[in-house]
Amino acid sequence: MRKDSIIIADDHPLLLKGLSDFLSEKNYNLIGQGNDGREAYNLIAKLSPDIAILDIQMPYLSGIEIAKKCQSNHLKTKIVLITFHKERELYHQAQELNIFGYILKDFALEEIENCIKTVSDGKRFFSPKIMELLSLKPKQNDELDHLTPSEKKILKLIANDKTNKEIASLLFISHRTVEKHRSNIINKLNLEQKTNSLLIWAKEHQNQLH
Amino acid sequence: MRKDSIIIADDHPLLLKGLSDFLSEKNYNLIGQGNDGREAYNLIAKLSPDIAILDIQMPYLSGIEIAKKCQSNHLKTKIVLITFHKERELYHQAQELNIFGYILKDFALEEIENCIKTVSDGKRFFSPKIMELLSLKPKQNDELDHLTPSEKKILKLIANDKTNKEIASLLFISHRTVEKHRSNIINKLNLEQKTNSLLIWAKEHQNQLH
DNA sequence: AAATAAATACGTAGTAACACGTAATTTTAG
DNA sequence: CTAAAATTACGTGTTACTACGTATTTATTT
Repeated sequence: MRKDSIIIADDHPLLLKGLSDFLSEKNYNLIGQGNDGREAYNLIAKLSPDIAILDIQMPYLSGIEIAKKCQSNHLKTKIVLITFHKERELYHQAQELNIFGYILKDFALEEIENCIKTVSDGKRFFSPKIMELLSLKPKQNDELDHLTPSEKKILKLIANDKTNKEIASLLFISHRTVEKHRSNIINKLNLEQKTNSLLIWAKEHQNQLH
Repeated sequence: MRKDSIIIADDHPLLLKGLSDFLSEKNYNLIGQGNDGREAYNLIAKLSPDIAILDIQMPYLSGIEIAKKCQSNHLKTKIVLITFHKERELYHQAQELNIFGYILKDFALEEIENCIKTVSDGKRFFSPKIMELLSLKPKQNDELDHLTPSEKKILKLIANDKTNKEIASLLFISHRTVEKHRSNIINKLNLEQKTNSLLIWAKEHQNQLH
């Protein structure tokens, strides 16, 4: 049984060692490892492995940026990302990029084997655990989905400390229009009528405003 | 040379494996490992190792909670925490608890050896990297120290989404007084004159308002 | 006891945000 | 092509926050 060639990269030495040792012990065909995004991409370009297991956050290049670069350069390496938080965005990006799965920090080692096996077969791997978490959260984002593109854009700018007038000149519209948008957003989000409730909401949900 | 006995615990299998393999290879006296806080504490109680290297965030018991429990039960095991973010709080807690050092996720493996060696000698280990980060930030907190107790209290309430009038009735003072305090705070913090700059500042520095 | 700092409070005035309504224009979708 | 949705814009009025000055009453400190 010929095993797929694999490279790995992570900027956390301990994690890299854990993964490296694990793959070696299990006799995977580990052909390279890197400590940051740049090294990882170079390894992929040079060795064109079947699978690259990459940390999502690395210096110079993130795992996602590497995935994008691979795609635009028509590299067929299948990307598996390691992440410490369950990020729903990944699931969506996975469809567009060559991201075939992701490994959560608290995965059992067997699950990692499952992941590699599935990806090796050319299928995408998203564990039940992740799917569960992905289907739990959308309740909050429902509200966000009701917003129109303009409203979302304005919400983002509010979260970035912009005043109405600043937003207005950034978007080349009247500041009165921005006010109207704010008003509509407040209605759609069902915010309590209180001063600055929108700013507060925007600040607290900034991370969900991708 | 007799090496100190060590136990380790982490709920991230990969990291646990990395650390475990590393210590074994380097011939440290690794006598046990656990997958969560409860297991970790039981190991400490049963084996009373010289050193326990613990993840800071684990199910059931956090690394810090374990340190506290050890202290109240007069267990002399020296605690080293593994953390993914540089947390300044740790440095202060280390003084009170039996926390002898901490390992950052992006530590090189040599630095981990340094840490264990230092702790083994009964000294506390805080790497230059950490001290640097700890000494860089207080500049911001300097400003906070200029604030009077009342001003800090009000700042906290602002960060908790309270309006002037709400703050006023909470503190049994006039809302005009609150306004004056706000004004003074803005001056002391040198905030740019922009709508809601104080609220924005309070939101962004909420964590520093202990 | 005197000086200093902090907390309290108000006057006046300007700006930003919010509420609610109306309405024209443009885009999108069926 | 037509209906619906989204974007644009304004009128009018209210409330909250901000700026700056003044001033009295409490602590705190020397």
